[in-house]
Amino acid sequence: MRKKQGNEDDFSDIEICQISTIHPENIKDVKTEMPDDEILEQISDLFKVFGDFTRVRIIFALFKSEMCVCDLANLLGMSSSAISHQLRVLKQAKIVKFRREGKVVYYSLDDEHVYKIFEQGFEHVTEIK
Amino acid sequence: MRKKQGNEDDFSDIEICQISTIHPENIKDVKTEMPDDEILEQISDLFKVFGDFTRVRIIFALFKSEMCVCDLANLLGMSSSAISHQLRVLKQAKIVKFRREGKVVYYSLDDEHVYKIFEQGFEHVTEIK
DNA sequence: GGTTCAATTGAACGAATGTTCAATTGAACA
DNA sequence: TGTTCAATTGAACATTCGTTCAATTGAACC
Repeated sequence: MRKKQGNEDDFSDIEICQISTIHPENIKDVKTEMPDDEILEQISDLFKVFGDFTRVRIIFALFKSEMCVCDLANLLGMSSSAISHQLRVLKQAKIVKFRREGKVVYYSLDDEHVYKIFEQGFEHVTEIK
Repeated sequence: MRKKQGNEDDFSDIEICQISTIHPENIKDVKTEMPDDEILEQISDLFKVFGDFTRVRIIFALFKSEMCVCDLANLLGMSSSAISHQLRVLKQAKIVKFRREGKVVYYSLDDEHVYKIFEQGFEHVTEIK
């Protein structure tokens, strides 16, 4: 849950602009068309999960095949503790699922949208502008 | 640019797993199929930009129409300074473009992928699982 | 029951991040 | 040139975040 900052929902002492708004009717229109804050917060939380180099590498690895913590640690050159912490973040966001086989835990992707999101992200950064 | 942490590229003193790897051949395969770290870093940097409540609200507002800093500040109930700082982040990431008209600066979206990415993000968080 | 070892967990630490506040820039207009 | 005001900028501050380290869990095997 996002923490409220300052006094949002109480515009009284925030200096925004000297005239109250420049295009009041447009603001009103846009406001009614925007998704609820709850949805917008869930979306930013989702992208926050994708906004880390280690987690992005884990996700790209899991696009190729399911992997255990130990193999991911070796692949990325990091401690299994660090990997495990990040897998917990991905698990909580419902991005990955896991299955246990003896002492080894295998992780794999658990969402159809992830691939499409990263496909567009990949195109954005590789496209020549 | 991402800052190197600890000694990556020097696995010698990192305890990863007791046996060097569990599935060495699979790791090798995945490694050769992964995009370069540079690309993966650019992708995580892109999603980092999307991983903030304020910036997500700005982007959704700009899906509806171009807006000036003052109107965005009013719409979101924040100071124009805070909005301006976030617009700079979006500008640097080539997500928004702007045009000046007298004293007023209008911002609008500047990337075809953004809509598709947010469309998938929206579906992910609104879908009943 | 004891050992092994992959995986998890919690505390601690340093780095990165978003907003506030105050000062400044820049365009329009008298 | 001086004023107005939307927008920008930089420093400061609190919060968030990712890794490390040490300790613990849990399944397999003797």
